[in-house]
Amino acid sequence: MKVCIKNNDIVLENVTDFKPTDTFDCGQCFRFNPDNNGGYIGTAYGRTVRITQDGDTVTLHSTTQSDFDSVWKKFLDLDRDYTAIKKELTKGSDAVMASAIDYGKGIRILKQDLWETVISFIISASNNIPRIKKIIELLCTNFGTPHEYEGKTYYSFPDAKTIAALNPAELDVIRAGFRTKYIYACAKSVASGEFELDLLYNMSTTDAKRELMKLNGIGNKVADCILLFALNKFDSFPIDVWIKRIMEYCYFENEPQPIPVIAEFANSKFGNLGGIAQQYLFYYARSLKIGT
DNA sequence: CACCAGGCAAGCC
DNA sequence: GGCTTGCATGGT
Repeated sequence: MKVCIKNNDIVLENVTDFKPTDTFDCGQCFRFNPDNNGGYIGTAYGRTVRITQDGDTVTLHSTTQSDFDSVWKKFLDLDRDYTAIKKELTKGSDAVMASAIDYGKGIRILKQDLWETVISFIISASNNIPRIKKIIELLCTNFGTPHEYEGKTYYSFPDAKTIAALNPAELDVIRAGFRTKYIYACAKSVASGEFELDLLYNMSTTDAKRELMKLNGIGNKVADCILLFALNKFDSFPIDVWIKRIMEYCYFENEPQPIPVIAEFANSKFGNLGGIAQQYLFYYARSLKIGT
């Protein structure tokens, strides 16, 4: 991959294994959306960027070398060799995985902000993706910090102190239902320093998961999503209704299985690439509407 | 009307 | 320990 600066854009040449649609619409993030010109635009780490693609050239519009180096390069996981990962996942002639990878060949696992990911996946519990996105946008437009980008106003994801300082009833505007109390308690805990999110970066997957699950509203599945999408612990394999269905459909002759059985099967089959395998499968399962 | 959505916590036994 | 139930809201 070659990085060039052209006017206010960062242009990446010879980019492989990346398509904005696959990466931003595969269900891992909630704040990137298609613009009206075939690109995607979204906000992360308090900054907004518009991303377009032409063949193997990817352009990050109206940004800086500094933001690319400090934010977007890591966020987009551009240093990782996904060609090698795909090869590893399909060895042993797994036809299902081959189809899933072919369908979602442009997926990269983003490295998202930890605090934002914690709250986003607390919101995700027993919810659907359009409404998760709606609730998160309400959270940001109501309590985030505005900035201008290409002539429009965008909002950062509000930090823990901002949410903790609210009167609890003020959070009702986001319409998160029973999840609101978890969001508020989590913000209080993080803002006070009682729960130190930064410590998770230096923990093993198991330890980080145990810590995360001390927070109300974070159970097994939500913890796995946070481990995968913010900490990039690729040995975690989140199992939601879609993954459960496609795993049963593809590997268990469509017979219902307990989640621990699926988890152990995935661990033995995909090992420390489970999280990436999971995301290919999730995106593929939703495209097929398996079980619905 | 019922049922579901990238589940979880609390209450049972 | 494992199993069941209530939970807010919005869409079909």
